[in-house]
Amino acid sequence: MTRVRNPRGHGQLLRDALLDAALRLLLKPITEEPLSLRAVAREAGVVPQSVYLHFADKEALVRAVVERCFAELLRAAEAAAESHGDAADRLRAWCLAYCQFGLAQPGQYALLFETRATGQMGLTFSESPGAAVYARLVALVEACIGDGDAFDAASTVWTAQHGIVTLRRTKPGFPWPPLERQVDRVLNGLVGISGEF
Amino acid sequence: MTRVRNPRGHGQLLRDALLDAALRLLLKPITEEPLSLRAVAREAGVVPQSVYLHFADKEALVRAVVERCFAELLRAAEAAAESHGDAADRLRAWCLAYCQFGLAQPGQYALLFETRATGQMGLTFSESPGAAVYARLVALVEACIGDGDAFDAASTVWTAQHGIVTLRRTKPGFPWPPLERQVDRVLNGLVGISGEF
DNA sequence: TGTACATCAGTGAACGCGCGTTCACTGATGTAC
DNA sequence: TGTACATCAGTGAACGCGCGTTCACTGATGTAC
Repeated sequence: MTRVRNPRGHGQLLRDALLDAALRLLLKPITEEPLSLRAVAREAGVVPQSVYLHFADKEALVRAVVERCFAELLRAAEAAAESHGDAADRLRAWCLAYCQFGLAQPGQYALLFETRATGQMGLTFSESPGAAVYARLVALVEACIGDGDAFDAASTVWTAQHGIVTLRRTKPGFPWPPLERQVDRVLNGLVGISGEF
Repeated sequence: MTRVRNPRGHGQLLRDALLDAALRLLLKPITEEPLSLRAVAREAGVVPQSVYLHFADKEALVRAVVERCFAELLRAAEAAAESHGDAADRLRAWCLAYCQFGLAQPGQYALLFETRATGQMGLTFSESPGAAVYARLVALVEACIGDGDAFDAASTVWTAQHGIVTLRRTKPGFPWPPLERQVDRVLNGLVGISGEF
């Protein structure tokens, strides 16, 4: 390990370097267990023990990575939605961006939604780090169909999108229709939005 | 390892015992990598090397388990569909059974649809062991909406169900609506079937 | 201005664990003579 | 009917690997005197 150490008082730099390394790992083809402490340290150019300088254990490291990933996903989806005025267009853009994030960042998406790393950490749903993402989806659906049914309708939009993303990845040999078409079909069927063409 | 050996000429019994052991393991709470060769051997009450008496390597073992699981899933869904005469009722029963299988057998379902164990074994879709399951879904959808759009419509029904199953498992803290309600909403929106109530 | 010292970032060495896989071996049993 | 032998089911011992984690240590640098 020949590595220039961070200057005194800048120990936090390694913390960030570790998180950056984790995100870099999540870009690569997915392994079963998406993150290992040793792999993160290796990617960061540091010895495994050094992780403990900043995280109590592996779980704490993963939790921190999860928060970063949720923030990235939310930012990407919001950015896409912002560029539209109409409620239906905003919802459509948000959903498309959600799916595209999942397909472009399979490692991050898998960590957020396909492991027990989140959602089973002794938290209720409302205090989980992903609750903000879902709240945003509910608001966008509500703007289209009114508030009566929005929460439930949004939950089925979410599951439908999640299925679209994850099956495309685990079954790459299947003759999938174009992503836009499938998302439009979902929004048309579940929210009554007619897709653009 | 104090185990009564199988009688001469009955070596195949161990092969089945190994597969049974694998299925038993898949009943348990899910670990990341759903099946390890050593865990299967342990569950079968046998030393790890004994697996090689019947399978070339771990991949061959997993492939055999996958085939069994697909057969079980298909049988469960077919049994549910058979008890109805109307095309819409049959589709609804089949889909509900699919989801219920996924929720009741999370280990098996994860092996089939959430790992690269299937679908990425150098096979095209049509020769993959799960193609028969999908073909059945297409036929049921076709009976409801005609043949023009059935393949694509079925693919979105499939992804929607997959999302329903997998998110319920990874996000148990979310306030999910009842399974029937969500499945009905999907079939109503995507196939035009009005759920029973 | 010089020096002793506390603080801090990071490493070396080691632990026990489960993993997939290889090779040599054991010991019971059906079969050929 | 008895016995030698080939076949077969299964194990013992060991390999190198990656994992998470612990404990003692190094060595540079800012700070107090």
